[in-house]
Amino acid sequence: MHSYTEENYLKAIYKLSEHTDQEVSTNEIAAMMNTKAASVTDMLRKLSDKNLINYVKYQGVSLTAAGMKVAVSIIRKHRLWEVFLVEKLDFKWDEVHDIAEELEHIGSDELIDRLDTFLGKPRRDPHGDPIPTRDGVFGKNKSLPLSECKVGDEASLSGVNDHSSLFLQYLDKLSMKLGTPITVIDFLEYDGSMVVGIPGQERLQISKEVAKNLLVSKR
Amino acid sequence: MHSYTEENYLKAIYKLSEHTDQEVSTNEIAAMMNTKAASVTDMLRKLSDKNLINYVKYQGVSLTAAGMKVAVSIIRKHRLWEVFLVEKLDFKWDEVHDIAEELEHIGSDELIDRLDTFLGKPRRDPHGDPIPTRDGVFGKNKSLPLSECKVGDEASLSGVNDHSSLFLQYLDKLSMKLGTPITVIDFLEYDGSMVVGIPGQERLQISKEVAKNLLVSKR
DNA sequence: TTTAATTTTTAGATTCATCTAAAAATTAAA
DNA sequence: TTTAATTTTTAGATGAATCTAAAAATTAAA
Ligand SMILES: [Mn+2]
Ligand SMILES: [Mn+2]
Ligand SMILES: [Mn+2]
Ligand SMILES: [Mn+2]
Repeated sequence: MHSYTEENYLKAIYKLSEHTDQEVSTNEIAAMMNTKAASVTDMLRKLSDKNLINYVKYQGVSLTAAGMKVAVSIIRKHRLWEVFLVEKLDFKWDEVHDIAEELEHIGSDELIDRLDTFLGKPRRDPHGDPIPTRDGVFGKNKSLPLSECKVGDEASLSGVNDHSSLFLQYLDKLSMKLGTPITVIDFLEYDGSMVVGIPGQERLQISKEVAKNLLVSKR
Repeated sequence: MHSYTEENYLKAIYKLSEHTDQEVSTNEIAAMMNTKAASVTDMLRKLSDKNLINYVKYQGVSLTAAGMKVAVSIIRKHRLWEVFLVEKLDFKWDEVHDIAEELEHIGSDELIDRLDTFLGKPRRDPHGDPIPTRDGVFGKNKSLPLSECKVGDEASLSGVNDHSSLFLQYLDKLSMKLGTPITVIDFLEYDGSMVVGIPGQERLQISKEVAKNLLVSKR
């Protein structure tokens, strides 16, 4: 089996390569894992020996099929546990990530299958991220950052790019949650900020920074 | 915090001293943890330095108040997770121990409090073992081994001493589960075996070995 | 296209949990 | 109460996972 640590490295490499076709660099991994480049290099050799990553010295890494399978299974577990924590134990969406970081390493496949069934085979986690099936298939996600919407667009909140407590609590304060309808009322060329309307609220001023972290699906 | 390994040692020491007032020996711990006496000695020094155990070289160990608190909290978590697995995920009582061995090390207190509430604050786990409260208080357990019952006694199954899959599946085969009424019909002086009656079943022959592992409450 | 800055890897230590083999202490037997 | 058996501890190693500091390779700048 793979150690807790190996699993975390594979997950980090997955996340770093999720939206690019580029190889992942040692420093990127070190930054994401809060560790030193030298430690990363050590682990890369180990993961390479186990055929979980494609690694050429100085050229960065990518996941092999086997490594991808492990990473996706960790993400599946993480997100299913997050659903459990929110839906069954009434945690708030900003409280579950750290606990899921631990739970995602619990081993039994049978456990995850039963948890999946118990939760009604959810397809999204509390942050709108897709939950892969047992075979590693992700549902298609046709969402885009709010920052890419035009004036007049009607959309609804479908996910977030920033999973930090700080950001999620800020959204709570604005009464924005998954599914909230959003209308783009104005766009300020100067600083890239937006004015948006959401039901039962004054119109909101949203900074470019925030708009990039809000994922929406157009209606 | 305490490592996974430290927690397992504390739990082992707890279980070994649960029913005696004696100090626990190095060899006993080594046997329970499937490790070597030398490794145990190393860990005992470490736990002693952290004031989790009272340790005098060659004289055995006992838990300090702090060590007791940790051990009981691990046991609380283990048993609550077992209830979750059986009650919510429909695992059988012989399938949950190993998974709970992993889950018991998940850190968050908030998680356990909420799990406890979600499960309806159960006072017994699927094997009839008491679940301590958050403050470490165990419910009184007035059960005794079936082997100590006399002919004519009426009791009901309230727990087991052997938690192995093999034993629990054997009980399934006999249709014996927690709460099953048991009447002692006969006792064979020769080998200590018993003949008992349970509802809707032929009378059963129970070896002394088995009778010692069945805990009952008299009615 | 040299030189400089950055990134990545190696070298060498450290901490944790484990092991085997040997020494020391305790307990049981003669 | 000596001697023998058993238990426990120490000594010394090993394999993860981590670190710092220094060397090597790559990339960017002059
Ligand atoms: Mn998360
Ligand atoms: Mn999530
Ligand atoms: Mn158990
Ligand atoms: Mn149990």
